[in-house]
Amino acid sequence: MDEQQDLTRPRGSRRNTIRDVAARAGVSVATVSRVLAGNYPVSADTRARVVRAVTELDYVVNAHARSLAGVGTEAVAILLDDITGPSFAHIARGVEEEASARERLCLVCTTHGDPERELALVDLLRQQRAAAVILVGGAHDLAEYQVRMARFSRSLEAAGSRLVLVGRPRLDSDASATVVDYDNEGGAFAMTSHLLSAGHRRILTLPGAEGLTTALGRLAGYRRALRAHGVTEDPGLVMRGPYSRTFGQLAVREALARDTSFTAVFAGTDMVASGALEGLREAGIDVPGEVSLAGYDDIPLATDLHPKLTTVHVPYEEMGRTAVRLALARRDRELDDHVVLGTHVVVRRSVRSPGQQV
Amino acid sequence: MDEQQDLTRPRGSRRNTIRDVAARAGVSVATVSRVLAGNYPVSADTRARVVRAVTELDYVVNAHARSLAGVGTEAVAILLDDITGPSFAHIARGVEEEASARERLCLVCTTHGDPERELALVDLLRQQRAAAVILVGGAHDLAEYQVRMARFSRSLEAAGSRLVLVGRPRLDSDASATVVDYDNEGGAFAMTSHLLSAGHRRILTLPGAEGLTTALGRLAGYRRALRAHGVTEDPGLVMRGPYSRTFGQLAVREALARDTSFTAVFAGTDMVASGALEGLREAGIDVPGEVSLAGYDDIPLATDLHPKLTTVHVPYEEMGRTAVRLALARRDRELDDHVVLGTHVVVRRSVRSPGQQV
DNA sequence: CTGAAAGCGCTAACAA
DNA sequence: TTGTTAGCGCTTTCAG
Repeated sequence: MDEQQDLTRPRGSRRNTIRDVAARAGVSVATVSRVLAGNYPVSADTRARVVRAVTELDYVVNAHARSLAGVGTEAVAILLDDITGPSFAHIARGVEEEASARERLCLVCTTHGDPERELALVDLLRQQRAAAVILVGGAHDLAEYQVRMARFSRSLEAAGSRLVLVGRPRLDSDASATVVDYDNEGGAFAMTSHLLSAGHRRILTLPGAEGLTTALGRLAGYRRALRAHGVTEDPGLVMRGPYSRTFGQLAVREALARDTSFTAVFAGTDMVASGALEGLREAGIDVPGEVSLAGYDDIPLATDLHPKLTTVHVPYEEMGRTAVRLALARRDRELDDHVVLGTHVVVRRSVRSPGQQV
Repeated sequence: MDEQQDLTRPRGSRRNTIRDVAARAGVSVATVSRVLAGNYPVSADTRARVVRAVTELDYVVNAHARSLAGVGTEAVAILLDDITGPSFAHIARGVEEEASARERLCLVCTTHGDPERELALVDLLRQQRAAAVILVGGAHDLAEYQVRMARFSRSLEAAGSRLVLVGRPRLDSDASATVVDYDNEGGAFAMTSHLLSAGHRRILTLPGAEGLTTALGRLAGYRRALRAHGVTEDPGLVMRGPYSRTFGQLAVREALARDTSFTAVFAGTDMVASGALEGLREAGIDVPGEVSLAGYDDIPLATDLHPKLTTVHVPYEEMGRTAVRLALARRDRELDDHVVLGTHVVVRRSVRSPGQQV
């Protein structure tokens, strides 16, 4: 018993190594390595002795040593603004699941939108030799983004890591990166069409902040749908602002104050929609009785709201999964390096025809 | 220019090592190591040459080699059921932030409540020599939990990692673990008291699933408050079930069907409260006009609901931060190994006195 | 101030 | 079937 204790932690808190196991089992380190790897013939007796020694010493291989020796399975890393954001969280979940399905650990890092931090993290991950570095979320300054990503791509490549862009624009330079995107504009087009088909003509839209690529796409989809249905756009009906609940509420409040006679609002995200709902409610406007409301993202919140929110489903989790799959597959054969996943309207209770509206 | 290209990735896609840098700068690897570490006198000229070589080769140290050599800063790992859960996400955020404030990477792993997976992950993290392994979430079978955690504690210790329990019971064996908890029972007591003070006497409570430690605490707080206010408990008013929106809805529906004349419902989590709200709404019951509603957790959803939810605030993010801080601090001096953070009632709009209720 | 060399723990030839 | 040994990339004495 006491002996057992001592074995677990030999003199001076030294960690047990493969050498300790070898000594205890009376074999060479190579043999231990072999039974551990299980990819080489070892006599049953020897194997048994080694296994026992391993158990007795509570031995675990040192992953770092393993990596150095060239047989490590490197981790997959994901960089996002904030784990707490529901859509980010779902991407992270997809990444984590696919990673662990492939026996890989998953490093999660947050940048809080700080470019300095992003740079520092990419460097750290380079040091780790991460198998893939997954960058998530819309980009702001396209030009700067392009050169920045190209640089990342190259330096990661040089360190043996693969750069993956999720929900971000592809690289136009020769720098290579795996990109997983969703049909952002298509989703906005579909939702706007849905609204138009229901009979709405004056649709207040809150596509997101100026310059954000995500917002660009959502606005483009809105406009394209309007054109397709032959309704002319009223610039007063598009209000730009951050993807926040607060903005949604404020925007609606302001629009209402201006007495813009919209019959529906298409929020850039479900979060924004939640704020818009609040704004409508505080003005005593019934949804969908008097005004219809649509969101984008299809996060769990959408079904927690009342009425349940009609929104655009974005396959966030699947995107995360795909990101890992592509990044890892690429090691062997050359694969598709740019996939765009589909989006679709999820009809719930927040949209009604103006005719049915009170 | 072309030369630059070749340098970045020498023949055969070999990664640049410190040796390459040394060769290019015309110095020894020891010198390169020194300028990189910056903790040793090096002539300005030499330093400059090395720095240039590093830049030209786009060199990054290999973290694994560093760890092997004994100077690595190991990552911090967190194990949770699902990143997507709001409270988990907030703990993770706290962990990530504190970890990165200390220059450490953060491994996030999900177990989906599967003990097998948990075991496998702890083993993996042991291999990584993670500085800390943070386990999150309530426990089910106390007895089994204790032996399991004791085992984890010992094997992690032997590998140089520290076990941290967040929101989980402390270890009663001699096995040591850092535990960060919150005043679960106190929060339930405070909320129930809040309800009682408002005049409610028949409070339907949905504390959580049978056997879950978290639920145990919440129920205990409820009962203690009842006793403190001299109201006798009606067993029919406590309904056990999972922390899910669905359960909240179903429970309320069932309670209503039984015509239990409660004037308030105290949900075990905000998610459950959201379901309860839906259940109340579908029965045409106004909240808080006719029935008051309270939650637990104070996740963002609480303010998205209408009416905004009165709930118990749990300092999840702070718990994550504290977990990392304690686990890492422990390396030097011996520190508090068990801290309990406070909880408090956040008053919003979902609770009203029965008198004011219609 | 700088270099040579001995590990850190493990794997994979190469021998036996 | 098993053992010996040369690295993997880096840090760090120990000498110069």
